[in-house]
Amino acid sequence: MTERERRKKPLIAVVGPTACGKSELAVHLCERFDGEIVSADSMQIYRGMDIGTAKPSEALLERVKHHMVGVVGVDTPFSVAQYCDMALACLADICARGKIPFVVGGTGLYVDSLTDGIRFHGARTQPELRARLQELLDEKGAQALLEMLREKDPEAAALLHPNNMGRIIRALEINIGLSMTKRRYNELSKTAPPPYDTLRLGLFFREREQLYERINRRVDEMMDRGLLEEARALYRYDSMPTAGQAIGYKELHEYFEGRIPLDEAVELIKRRTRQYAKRQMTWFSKHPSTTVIHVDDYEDIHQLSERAAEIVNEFLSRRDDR
RNA sequence: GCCUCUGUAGCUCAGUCGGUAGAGCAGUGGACUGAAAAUCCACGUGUCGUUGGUUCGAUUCCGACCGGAGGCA
Repeated sequence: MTERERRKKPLIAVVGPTACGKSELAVHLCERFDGEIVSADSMQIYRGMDIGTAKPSEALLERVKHHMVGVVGVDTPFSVAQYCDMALACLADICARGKIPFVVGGTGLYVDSLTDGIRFHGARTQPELRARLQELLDEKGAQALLEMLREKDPEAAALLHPNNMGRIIRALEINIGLSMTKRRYNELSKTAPPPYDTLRLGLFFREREQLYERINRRVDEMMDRGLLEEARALYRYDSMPTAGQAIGYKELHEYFEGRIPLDEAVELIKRRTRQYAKRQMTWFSKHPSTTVIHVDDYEDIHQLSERAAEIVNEFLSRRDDR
């Protein structure tokens, strides 16, 4: 434990798949420990996508101060790097006011980048370059792009699957825009030590069916609360670079276009959300230092937050001791 | 009542000129460093509706029966 580490501020991260109850738990904990919430959710970032992204209710937002929720317009492209810049500023601000920051969200890449101190070293997205590569892809096919990468950065090319065009394009962006290999780029991004002393709480389910039932129920509730209207309001945007990927909206847009019936769209939303939850669990379960809490071990949110509070308490007092 | 089509993986369907079968979707597992609610990878045994017959051998051919769709009366 170096002096620098000792002086690190504490940070509590609450992660888990959609609909596992992160938001509510986090509010309970914040009230108990005088904290504020920094959302780590790639879609709750956007304004105008409230019901479909399951943003915290007005009631919850009033109880505890939330950051990084509804701060970007849906027609604006957004990325992890921008997220980290903004979120880091929020964290500093919260700590400066003597409060404890709680990073809460389901976007694993955002949470990890923030807590593990990943630095996105240059090579920001270049729309023109990306468009040019996309054009090349359409014209000459995937093989051509892969060949190109193989020449410039054989190691990266070997690591990427030929079908994963998104990653191939990104590797080329780094290579062309920054003149360095992917490996070098990755190394550079990991040079900074994690900026905070982080406790990670991972919410999981012993019975997956329970989570899936929650998801199905929640989608029905979203429809009851007016998701259709919310999606229709967004339908008029002809370009939603990143926000357009959100589950719940793209499926309803298919319905607006007359491609699928409404009930099918709703089923699709449920299914895609379940699949998404599975990917989240894969991501979150791989992080080494996660304290796992099984949601279905507890009767209700109060018991759950009691247990979580114990863990947080222990974490904080252990820091005070040293 | 008669005729035609149809019954194959959880779903939609291929297929086997007779040697026990395979796609998509779903599901499960995994990857992930400036699009991440995205993107990508791996994994396919199921009384081939039931029951007789022909055959060395039937899911495949023939018959009957049962279920489904359509047509004619």
